[in-house]
Amino acid sequence: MPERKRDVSLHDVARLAGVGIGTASRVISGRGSVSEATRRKVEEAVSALNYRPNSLARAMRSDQSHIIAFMQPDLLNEFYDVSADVIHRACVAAGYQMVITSSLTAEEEWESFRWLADYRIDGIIHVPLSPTLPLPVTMPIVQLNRVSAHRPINAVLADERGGFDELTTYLLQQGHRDVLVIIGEEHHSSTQFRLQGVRDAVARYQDVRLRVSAGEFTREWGYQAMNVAVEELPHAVIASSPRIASGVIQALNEMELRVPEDISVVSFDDPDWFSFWGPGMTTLVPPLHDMSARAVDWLTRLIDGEEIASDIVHLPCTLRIRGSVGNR
Amino acid sequence: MPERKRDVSLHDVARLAGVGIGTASRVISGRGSVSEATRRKVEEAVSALNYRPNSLARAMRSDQSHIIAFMQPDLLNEFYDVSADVIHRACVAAGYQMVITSSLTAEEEWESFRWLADYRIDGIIHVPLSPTLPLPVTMPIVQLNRVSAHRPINAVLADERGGFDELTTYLLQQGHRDVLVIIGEEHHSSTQFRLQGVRDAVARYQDVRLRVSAGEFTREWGYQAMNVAVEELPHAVIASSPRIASGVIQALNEMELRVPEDISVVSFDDPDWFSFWGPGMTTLVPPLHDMSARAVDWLTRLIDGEEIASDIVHLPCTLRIRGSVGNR
DNA sequence: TTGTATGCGTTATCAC
DNA sequence: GTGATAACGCATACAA
Repeated sequence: MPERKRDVSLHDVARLAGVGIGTASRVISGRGSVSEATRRKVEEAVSALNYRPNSLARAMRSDQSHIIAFMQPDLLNEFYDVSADVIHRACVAAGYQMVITSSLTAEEEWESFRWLADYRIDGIIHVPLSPTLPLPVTMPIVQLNRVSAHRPINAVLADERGGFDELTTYLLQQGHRDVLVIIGEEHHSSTQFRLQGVRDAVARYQDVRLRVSAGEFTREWGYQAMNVAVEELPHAVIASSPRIASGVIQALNEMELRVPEDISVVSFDDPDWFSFWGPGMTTLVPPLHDMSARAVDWLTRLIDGEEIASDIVHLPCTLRIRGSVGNR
Repeated sequence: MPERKRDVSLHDVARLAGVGIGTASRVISGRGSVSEATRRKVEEAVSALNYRPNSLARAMRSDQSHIIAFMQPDLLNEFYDVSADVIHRACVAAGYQMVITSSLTAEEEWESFRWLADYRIDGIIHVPLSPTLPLPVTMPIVQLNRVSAHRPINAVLADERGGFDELTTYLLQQGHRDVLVIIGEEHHSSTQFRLQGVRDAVARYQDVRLRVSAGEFTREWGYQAMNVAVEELPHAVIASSPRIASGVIQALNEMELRVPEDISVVSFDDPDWFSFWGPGMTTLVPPLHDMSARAVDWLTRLIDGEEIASDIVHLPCTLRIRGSVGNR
């Protein structure tokens, strides 16, 4: 075992400055009062020794890590990139460091909670993977984009139900009466909301044929679902995620079906390529910026000890109309 | 100030189990030997009290955090998503937790190093933002995808020079003699490599016109550069990143120029949409998986104290041919 | 094998 | 204002 190289500690600083360790601590942490003369002496010692406080010791003593974790299920999903970016900026602005963690499975998700707690992380912004996972009560948590079954809970969501209602209504207004909606895992809270929104809209019209294909939020599933639906070509298809949309497009390409002449397509979220793919993708855009900013604000208040009632907040989506929907 | 709620500590476990604190520690950390009987007693106490070791105290004592940080410059850039994912999986497999951090500016990058060091993170996989930033010597670092000027250094890079040579050669073989290459920030090490590769290829042919537009790795820049180049339409354009490519495509769309009939386009990296955009994007694909896996392997060895000579490793890219290049 | 005591680097409490 | 001193929770050397 390699001998531990002792750090430069407060002890060393105090000794070089010729003061007590308590005084040195007061200068560095900024709490308590010290005379201007000693303050300068200590500060000189600090820079002479290149001293840096040990955050582990600090966090242990003060029970504050000044770290917020963004816990997300899938690093490969660009959907969360903008959330991560916004959260990061907001955290920095609020004086926190931000780290991202990921969990591929429910077990890993649980494991993540454990180790974040073990490191006394100040709080977590959490995109739940498993809807039924019990949540640790020892630290502040705000859920983002999806909400688990656990109650009480704090969560910031997009109003997907309202949004999908609007999106579907738009389709119906353009005269489409045979619509296929392709969704992902049914146990996700958001899947339920989206489907409900579609149904809300359909219920207001007569003679609408609605087909629902539930599977995964993957390109493969979009491709597959589109392929089986093609026998009776729907007027319009609602791809409930960009990945699903890409599968749909791939299928349509192969069958040489044209958008929007032969079939209309709409989606959810707004990756770059939606704007320059073919006719442009008409899509429902969740307010990722607002959601993320709000989550951080909420979480930092919680950390500061504010008494806030648990709540689930829904923020409105925006319908972005481009060229992928035709008229009938 | 809220009174601190004391954690369940080793002390409590030892007391309940009726053993010394040292013994309890030995059971939990797994080091040293204990009799089967006491081991069970301690383990019972652990689960009875729901005890969890405090990682801060542990890390402080043992100088090991079991955490690896992936430090990247831009959370919005999907390029790093797959690296993050691979690194994450590799870290978990190697018994580490992985966190992602980001720094928007050189100052923040420096700041990140500081606080990661202050928390005694075990090691860092680092995508440098500022090429000239001095690196901390107190912890193991392996750079990924880009390399800073600091020496000695450990870095895993794509062989972008060789790759762009191959990519350009392909273009030339198809008969293109007027090529425009659009690149990003010139001070990035990778920009230099890519440009060099293009020049290597061009040097082997006669009568090639080569235009270079250096700007940013953004969609806007791709759009802009394409717009100015259009006055003398090049045979082929090399967009050195997907974002630049998307700008190029946007410009081409607006001018109603067709790929590959009117102009050929190639790029670097391989986001999903490259495969289903128009004719499909012919592109040079860096070995992100191998690079990331290699970086983790390297870093964990470093952490384990293996004496490895500093080195810069270049891994070969793959040319993925689709439909965006025509014949002349 | 087991228990005690010491130290890791802080912050907080308390006399002075 | 200042300087000892006691925690924080754990690991380890050492004595038993």
